[in-house]
Amino acid sequence: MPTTSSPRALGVAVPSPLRRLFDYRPAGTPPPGGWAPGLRVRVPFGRRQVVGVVMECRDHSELPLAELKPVVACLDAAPLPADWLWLCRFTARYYQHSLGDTFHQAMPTLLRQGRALEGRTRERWQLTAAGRDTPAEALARAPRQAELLAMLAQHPHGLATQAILAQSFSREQLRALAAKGLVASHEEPLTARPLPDADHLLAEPALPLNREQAAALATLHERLDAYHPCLLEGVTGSGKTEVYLQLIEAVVGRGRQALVLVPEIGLTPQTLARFRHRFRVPVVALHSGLTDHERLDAWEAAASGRAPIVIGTRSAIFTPLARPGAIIVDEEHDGSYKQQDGLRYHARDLAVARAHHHGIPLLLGSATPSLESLARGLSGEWRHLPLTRRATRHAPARLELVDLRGRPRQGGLIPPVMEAIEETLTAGHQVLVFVNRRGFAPTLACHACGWLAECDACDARMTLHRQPPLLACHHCDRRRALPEACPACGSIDLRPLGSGTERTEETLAARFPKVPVYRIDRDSTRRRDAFEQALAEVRRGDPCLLVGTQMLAKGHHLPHVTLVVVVNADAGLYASDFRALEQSAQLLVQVAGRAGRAAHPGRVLVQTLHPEDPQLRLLAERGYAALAEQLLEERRAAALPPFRFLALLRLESAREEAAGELARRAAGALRGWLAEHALAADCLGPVPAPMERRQGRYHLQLMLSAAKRSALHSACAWLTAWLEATPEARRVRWSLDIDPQTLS
DNA sequence: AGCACGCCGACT
DNA sequence: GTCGGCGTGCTC
Repeated sequence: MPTTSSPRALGVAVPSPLRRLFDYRPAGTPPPGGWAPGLRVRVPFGRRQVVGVVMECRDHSELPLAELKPVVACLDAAPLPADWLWLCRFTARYYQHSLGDTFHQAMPTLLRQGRALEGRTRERWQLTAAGRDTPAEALARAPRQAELLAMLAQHPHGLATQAILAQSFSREQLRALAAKGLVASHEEPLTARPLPDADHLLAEPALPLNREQAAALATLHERLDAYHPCLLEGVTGSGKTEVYLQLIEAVVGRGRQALVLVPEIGLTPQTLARFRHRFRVPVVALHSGLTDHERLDAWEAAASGRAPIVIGTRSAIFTPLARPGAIIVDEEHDGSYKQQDGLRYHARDLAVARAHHHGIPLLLGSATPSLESLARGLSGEWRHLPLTRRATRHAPARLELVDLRGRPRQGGLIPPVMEAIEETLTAGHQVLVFVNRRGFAPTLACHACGWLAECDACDARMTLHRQPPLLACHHCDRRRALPEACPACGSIDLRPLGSGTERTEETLAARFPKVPVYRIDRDSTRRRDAFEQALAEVRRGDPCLLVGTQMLAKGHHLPHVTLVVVVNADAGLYASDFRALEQSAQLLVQVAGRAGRAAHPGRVLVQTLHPEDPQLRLLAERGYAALAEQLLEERRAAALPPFRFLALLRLESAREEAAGELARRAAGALRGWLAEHALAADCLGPVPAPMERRQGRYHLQLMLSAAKRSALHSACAWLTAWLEATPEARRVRWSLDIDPQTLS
């Protein structure tokens, strides 16, 4: 592709699902370095203007040059960061997504709105002369303002607004001091301040490592300048984070940057505090609470190299880095790394690609590694670094299987389990009860005729809620008032079927009236800080009961919990999805990891209707690693990932026949093409999706599989091209999911 | 995806 | 008589 300094046509990636570039005529003031790939441009597109990215500078176009629309404006003085451009192109190609759309999603909001990246400034606050002469005691009626004044007095060069807000002062307090003439601010350019040298990086000393941690770190140190993928498999409490911290120390000490990915639920103030307290350098966190401005600042700080440490959830993988030094993915098995709509990328897999591209270490940590990562660890493709010892004295709690069959249940709990709860509370400890369903009960049933409350729009039961009382579908937004009588037979004998978090909470509150019961699920924690507040109460250590869903299972340190109860282990274990068992086992182990982290060993009671199930017993008796090894063998025999690669074409339409007809034609066309090109890839289906009707629409899918990624990629590329060229496909909504996490 | 154009039903 | 329902077509 010829790149001239004054090209006659620009190939631009525009934010649209169309998988091609659009050509424009260069116009307006060209940037200082001339037209080049990677520059953002504002261009007319249809009847509106959009922000696109120049990809090609050419002298020719498929269209007559005179018909090209001119660029409205170039928005950048220099191309966007090269590593970011590379990652977006890789992502678009790998996931068969439109490049323009990929750029759009990977960019901070302000950049996609066309905001300039250059010439940004930061507000710095200092005491005025009056402020220096004012003793903090003079502000006796405004204690926080007094503290803020005292803090600023400690920093003669001033503090940036962000640093002040990070100390949990508010803009109002700043404004109040400014109004009194005690402080003033000025704008300063964003330039890097020199980082402390390697000997003065740490604000607090590193913790001593045990033998396994030290061995893991030594392995990482062997190759800090090359692609070096390592799987750190460590049980809860074995000190994975300390290994991360010391790897970061080495990376930052060499003047490089570290990017840390954490699961959605893991980016808590405690996690951040652990990183911030350790280092004397800025730790930039990318979380959902940032304003658009803060997000752009963080992006720019990472891209310029001012931020040595960047921590964020899934989308943080798209943070540009000036001097990449290592990528760390914590809890690498976590499902939240996979985006489940639109551009369905997996941040962990992109981290692998990115570390490879940069030639830097990649550290994936988990107590329960995904089978994908485990297979690479066991085969020697990746270094496998086990941490088997808990930093605390006792061994991890064992899972005890409890037979549910033929026993009366109260709120889902059987008498012996209830007694164990009582004993634990009496001993002054805390109990965690894990229920995998929100609401009061999974559904409402008529005992006279067997009617079940079903959703009109989905092939699903409606969940019974009590606070407020209604029937809600968890797959769409439909809600219904509770019927007084059975809509089918008129009987008034309607009863809740099964137990959800609300019912278990109610039962436990009635049974243990003197002990507080905290319910933690999406319904109870909708208020921003309700979750953190409940956790703070729990950390004080008084006896209490915690009832919750997955939200509770992951990451939170609950040192006073010594009994964990899993109300029903079966729901996940017997789902049809081929990953169901892997994911349930990971969840059970995570839940069990909550028990007994303090001075007391923990117990984990797992209620099940299948206590003899060989795989459940394997997990309980020999642990995750043993089960995972067996599951890997099953996957190999069944030709499933990680031994084969999958892609899923999902089709949905309000009219069943439209989606079905298109799916059959697509399958036929694809099979023909595969045969013609002797390509070793299979096409299965079309089959109805596990829940065929959802939100009133019909869902079908085609499954593609291949032993080689290249074959799968070719098949997917051909299929998307076919769909884009087929007029009937425009009336059906379709999307391609590469490496699907679930088949639903 | 947006955003238009275009042709049929229930409202002022 | 119009406001607006969403089917169909296009975006350099």
